[in-house]
Amino acid sequence: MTTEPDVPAYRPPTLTDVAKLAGVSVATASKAINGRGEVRSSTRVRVLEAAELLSFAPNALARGLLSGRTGTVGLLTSDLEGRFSIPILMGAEDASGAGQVSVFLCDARGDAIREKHHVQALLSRRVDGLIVVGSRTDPRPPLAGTIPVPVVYVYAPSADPADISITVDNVGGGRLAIEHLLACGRRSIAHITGEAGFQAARDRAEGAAAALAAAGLAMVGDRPYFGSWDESWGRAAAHMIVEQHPEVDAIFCGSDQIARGVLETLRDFGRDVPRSISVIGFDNWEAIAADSRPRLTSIDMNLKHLGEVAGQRLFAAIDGAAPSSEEFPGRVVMRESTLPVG
Amino acid sequence: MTTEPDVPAYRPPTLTDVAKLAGVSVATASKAINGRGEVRSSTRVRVLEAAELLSFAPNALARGLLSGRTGTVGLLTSDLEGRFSIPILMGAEDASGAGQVSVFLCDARGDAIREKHHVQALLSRRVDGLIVVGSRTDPRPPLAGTIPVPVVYVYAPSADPADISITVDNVGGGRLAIEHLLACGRRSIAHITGEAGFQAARDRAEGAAAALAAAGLAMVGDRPYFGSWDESWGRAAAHMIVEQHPEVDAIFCGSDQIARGVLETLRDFGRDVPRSISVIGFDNWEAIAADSRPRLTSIDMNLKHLGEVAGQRLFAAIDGAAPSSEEFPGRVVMRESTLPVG
DNA sequence: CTGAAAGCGCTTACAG
DNA sequence: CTGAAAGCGCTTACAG
Repeated sequence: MTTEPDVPAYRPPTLTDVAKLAGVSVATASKAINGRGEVRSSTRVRVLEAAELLSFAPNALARGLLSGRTGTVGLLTSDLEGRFSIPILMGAEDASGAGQVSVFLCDARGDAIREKHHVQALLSRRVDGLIVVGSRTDPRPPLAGTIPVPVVYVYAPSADPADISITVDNVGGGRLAIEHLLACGRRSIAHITGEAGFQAARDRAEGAAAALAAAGLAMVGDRPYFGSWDESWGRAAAHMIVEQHPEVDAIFCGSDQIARGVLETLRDFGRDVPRSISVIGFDNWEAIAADSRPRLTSIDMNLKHLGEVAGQRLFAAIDGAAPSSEEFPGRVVMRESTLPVG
Repeated sequence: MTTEPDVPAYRPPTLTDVAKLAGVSVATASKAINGRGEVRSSTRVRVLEAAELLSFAPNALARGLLSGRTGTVGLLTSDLEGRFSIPILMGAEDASGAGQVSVFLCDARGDAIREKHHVQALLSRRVDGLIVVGSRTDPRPPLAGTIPVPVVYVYAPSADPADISITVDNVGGGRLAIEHLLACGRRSIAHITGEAGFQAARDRAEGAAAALAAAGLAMVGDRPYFGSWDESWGRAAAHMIVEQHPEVDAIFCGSDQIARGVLETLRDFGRDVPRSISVIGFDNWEAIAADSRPRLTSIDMNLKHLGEVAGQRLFAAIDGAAPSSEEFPGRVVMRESTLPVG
């Protein structure tokens, strides 16, 4: 640890500095810089030049103190590792547009105490609003305490229906997947998915069952195969299904990782994908789906769009719009693991 | 669009409100709340109760304006999608400790213009410092313009050696991988990796070559197999190597995705991993490495730790510490794809 | 068109 | 131990 000489601390230039250099009052300098009020154009130019020369950047804290608006929002996520938050977060950032708004990122790590701390800190910083990103689709308790600014919940809805929640239609997603397989001419369809404790798993299974029923078909094995979201379960369940129900000609998987496991087992069994059997995943996770053999068709939940909408809703709410929730459908991204039967 | 009645805007309670309720001056209220100066304890209690009652949260903008310190830092990343930024970002957040510091997140999307905009905005908000996270290890140009606050570059070092850069030792990582394979008794080792245009690919290959040379061994094929970072390249290159150099008994892969492709091809060829041939990946990307068949041994670059160190360095620099860079070694995470020869 | 003054919410010497 | 006053950097009526 070296002892530093006492360097005079750097002081960013202030409006006063600019005004002095331009030979006007701070009031006039302020008006010139903000393009407000009647300022003679020659004066304006002089002020602008002075500002440029000093690399003047108006102090946003001072502005915020005056206006009551800071142009900042807080983004509360419960799992940064989880890949769901990231696209949502990008979308929300995009929605904030051309640098008008800055985003505070806070990761609560799924801990309610930490979440409360973060909210407290953000409120102290006078954010104009809050976006809360969940990591699973189960409804979550609304933010504790009275929050004096608008809040938008994304992916995981708030348990309070009066709150603004922007979510994914998982029932619709399950339906979409089955309809695609049906459109490919498949009739004996199984469903392997994650833990039944997840709303997402239950919703997708419900949509799948409904679509199958609408076509007058039963699910292979007569029920979804609930397990876990990973490859091992995909492998194990596929093994079981292929042995017990060799007539199976399509498998809808609740995640792309499950689908990777399924693909591997089908390969072991010598079942040709997509000719003998079609496989469709869920999430459209590039790293998992885009380079498998064959490349994986999957349901994409448009998470980035979800984030954008959440951002837009938040800004609207800040400007006084009435709260309203919305649920978005996914879409099929076709690759080579599904194919219309010739 | 409904026209809202003009509700009186919510006004957060101020120190003045607290002081009034407690029957003291704002000065005294301030001291009581900050535990500063001599305040009679009965007075302090009265003020604290009033603050509690009003849910008073001190306005951080006003404080920042006074002190010149905002307790905020800007986090500039160039690829949020890229999974490298995320652990680093978590580490940096952790380093900011118990809610003293809030982090502005900005994604420049690899665009220099956007980066400049973000820096400008952050400077306007008077951040105390900046962390710049790159997505590849190639040195990057330092932030444009004069930045009046400390800056720490993470993962991608600044091209200016006078800047603070916290990076990963990829040469060492390559060495580590080879040394592990040697320790497992392997002698015919090949290296399949990503694009030669990446510094990371070149560094890892250099470390691998050096470790092999130190053991008096040559690389199988006499050179690294540069290609791309994905599974397809892993499959193709492994195919080539196994056919041309059947004596190969280990493959060091420049990424876990390459390793997954390699694993698949070895399976096709009926080569037993790890008994007949060992495979080691790079990145230790859970989703890719943790559930393959067999599960993949990999080099972990401790990215989260990198982020923590970056945060600590930044706070130190803000407090006047001299700038200094640091490079961190990775570590082997053993799973089942490598095994000591019996 | 220009500028002096008040004030946003807070903290910090300085009197009392 | 307590409080009046000044001031952080800015904007906004209000005079001139």
